[in-house]
Amino acid sequence: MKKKDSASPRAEPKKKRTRLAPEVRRQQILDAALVEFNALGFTAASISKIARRAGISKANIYVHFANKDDMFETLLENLMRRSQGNWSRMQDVQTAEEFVDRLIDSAYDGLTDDTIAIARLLITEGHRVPHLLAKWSTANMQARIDRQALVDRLVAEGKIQPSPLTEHFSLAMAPVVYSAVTQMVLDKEKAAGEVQAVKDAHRKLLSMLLRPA
Amino acid sequence: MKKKDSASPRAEPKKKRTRLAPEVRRQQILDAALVEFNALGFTAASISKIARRAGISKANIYVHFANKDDMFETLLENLMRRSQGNWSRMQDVQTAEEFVDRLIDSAYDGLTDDTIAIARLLITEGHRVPHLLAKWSTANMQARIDRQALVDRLVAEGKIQPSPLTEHFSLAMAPVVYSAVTQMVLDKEKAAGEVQAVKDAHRKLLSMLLRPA
Amino acid sequence: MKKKDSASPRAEPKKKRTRLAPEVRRQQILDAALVEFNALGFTAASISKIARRAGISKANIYVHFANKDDMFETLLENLMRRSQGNWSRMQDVQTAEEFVDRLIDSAYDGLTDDTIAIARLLITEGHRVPHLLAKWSTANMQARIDRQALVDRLVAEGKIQPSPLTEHFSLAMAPVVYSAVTQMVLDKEKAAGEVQAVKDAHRKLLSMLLRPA
Amino acid sequence: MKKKDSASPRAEPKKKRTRLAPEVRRQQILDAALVEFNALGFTAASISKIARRAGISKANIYVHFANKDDMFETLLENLMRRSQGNWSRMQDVQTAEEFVDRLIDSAYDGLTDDTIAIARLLITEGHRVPHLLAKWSTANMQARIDRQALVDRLVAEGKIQPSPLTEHFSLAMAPVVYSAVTQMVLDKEKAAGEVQAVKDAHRKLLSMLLRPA
DNA sequence: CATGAATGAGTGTTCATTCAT
DNA sequence: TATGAATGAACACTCATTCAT
Repeated sequence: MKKKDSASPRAEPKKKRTRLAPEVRRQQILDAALVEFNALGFTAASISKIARRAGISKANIYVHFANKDDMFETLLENLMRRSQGNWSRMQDVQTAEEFVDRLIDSAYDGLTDDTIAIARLLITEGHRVPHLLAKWSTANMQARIDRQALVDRLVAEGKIQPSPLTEHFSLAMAPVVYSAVTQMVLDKEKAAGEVQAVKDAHRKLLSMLLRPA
Repeated sequence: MKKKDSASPRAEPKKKRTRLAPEVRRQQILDAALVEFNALGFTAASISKIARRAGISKANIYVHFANKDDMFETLLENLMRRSQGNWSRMQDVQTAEEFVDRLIDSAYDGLTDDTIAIARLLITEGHRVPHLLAKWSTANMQARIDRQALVDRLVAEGKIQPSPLTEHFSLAMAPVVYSAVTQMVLDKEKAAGEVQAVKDAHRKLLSMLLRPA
Repeated sequence: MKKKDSASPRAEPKKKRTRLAPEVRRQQILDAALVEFNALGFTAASISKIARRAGISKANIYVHFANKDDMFETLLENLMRRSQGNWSRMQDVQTAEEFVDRLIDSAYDGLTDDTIAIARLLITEGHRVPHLLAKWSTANMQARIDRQALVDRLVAEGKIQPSPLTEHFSLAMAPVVYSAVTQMVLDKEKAAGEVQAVKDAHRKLLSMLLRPA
Repeated sequence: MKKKDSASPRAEPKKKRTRLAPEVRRQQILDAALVEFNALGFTAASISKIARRAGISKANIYVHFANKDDMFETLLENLMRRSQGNWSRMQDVQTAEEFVDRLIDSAYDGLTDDTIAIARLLITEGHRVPHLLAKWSTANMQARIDRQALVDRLVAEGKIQPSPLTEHFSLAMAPVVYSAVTQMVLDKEKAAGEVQAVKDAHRKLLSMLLRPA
């Protein structure tokens, strides 16, 4: 016979109600939401727990978001905005070595918990927000195109060696996806080891393949 | 939000109750369950809908499975059993060309809907069945070890060319994972195209890298 | 994730189906039913468990009884028939002492587990079978009248002493009811002690009150 | 088997939702619960019906109680608190006559519907809340000890006559239990008559037995 | 802006009962 | 007679959401 908080009325010291600027509250809620959605998925995550984690009342959530879907969508949108890769800084690389180093570093640095969280949510709950999925898909496609263009230019300039890899360069990024999935499935410790190993081998391989003869 | 047409009394032909052998019914239920679990995840999938999809009553589900968890576990276990990769047939390859062809073909052929389904479920709901996740993890680990052993032998025999790739061969399989994720996230048509492209490039790249000098 | 028997099909060695005379099966079922009803009450008792206890299938119960209510009613009726007090044997008592001894002995001997079971079921579930309750009530009333007639006769014959007790003799039986309730509420051990004490005091009191001056 | 007239759309005035102080609602619910539990027992009583009787939604019950068990326990606890006998006022009796009158009056006045309800629930469902049963048992035991002490004192003071009854005084209270059971089993009218008769005879008997010679 | 009380719709699960064999 | 498969109706309970304050 366990009692819910609501049943035993004197559970906690009854935080005073504090009034915050909307944007602040919104972000607090979204932070809490990310944790819950990520741990349990959209359906299993509950508004109650998100509210409790954010330190506010359930009803207050509906002051800031229209409903659960809205909250989820906003969350995903924000996350996507925040973690957009930054290819502009790679435009001025001079050597294959430099290219590989920057590529590897920025790609694996991009595998933050947040990014993994988005990816996971998109795999898990993507069907729920098809327009976001589409948007993400488009963004990825564009990134791929930009990357390919850069690679093509570097090949043309003779700075990197042409190969099947340079022809369909997304192949060269597959190990990053592999690492992401590893982080989704394995526990943190095991994942970290495997990712490090893949990263090192990945760098070596690219160095070898891209260095001009 | 569709409504069932309970208002029009002759909506469905009121199927007479049909009695089937337990194994048959069980499989019907599991088939329906796969669809639902895969589309919505464990929590959001509902027994009601699974039952309706299987064409039986909700209660009948509980004649064949102890509960939702039992059903899910059984499903995953069956799927895992069914889609175990078959590496034994690769032991007798004679040339790099042959090795690459068999590898690529068997790997990409392995990306059936069922396999994608398992992978997706394990990413999404793995935490729910840690022992199955562990089992899967172990199986994958073993497959990797077997693969690596085979590669090492072929390198030793001079049949394939050593490189960073042959040292950490799971890197060579990353594009398969990439393809799997693509199939999870993109709609079938787009996915098929991308996967085909990756597969071709993948084959070319491996051929180039593994062919002995 | 516990499994029900039905889910793990090879739980028990699969007793052969044996065909028994209807009356035998009926009694087996009723015996099982008494245990279950008594332990859990009508609603909480389940046909499944009764069937399992009787060593037959659920469906077979419906061969012998129309439904749960029928079973319950039959059970209660049988029990009531079996445990009807026997006042005829007291008609020929000659002394107050003898009367008291026979009365006390037969009354407390009547507090068998079965009788307690009936009483409990009638208190608990009497509303479910008002006609049985009425019947029981009537039977008790008659017993009371018989008893009172006997007492009046013995008083008239000068064999026992008149008093407020002999005027409304059911008062003299109240301690038996008290003992019955004790057995319903306390655990067996404690109950036994208390009942014994009450019984002894009861006997002493009646001896004192009924012995002619 | 009555049907709700869901067909005629204006069956009930569709009460607007009313918001009450928690203690008030809790009590409303407990009142409704008492009726249902008492009429049907714990298991057969349904949350739906309790809610309907209390005029609120099923879900609202769970705002005020953790679950059915919690509700039942709270109910029983409250009832027990409310109906604790009051023996202190009997300490200063001066004569046997006064003692008997106060005893009989307070004992039979104590047989309120509430008390009968508790007693019934404890007999029926006591096993479900062993700690409450124990508490009740202890309280009763203590009351018995207090009573016996009082009686012993009055005997020592020569105010009441010693007898087998004064030695084990709970025997003297047996008719009260008998009356309680009568009220549990018979319908209100019949019960009232029988209880009154028992009460009168009980008073007469005690007067006779306890009056000093 | 903030909340606690309230609720409709839904969940997984159980059960007495029926049907086909 | 006997049973295992099947089901409709109910149950306790949860949840996203709304309303009154």
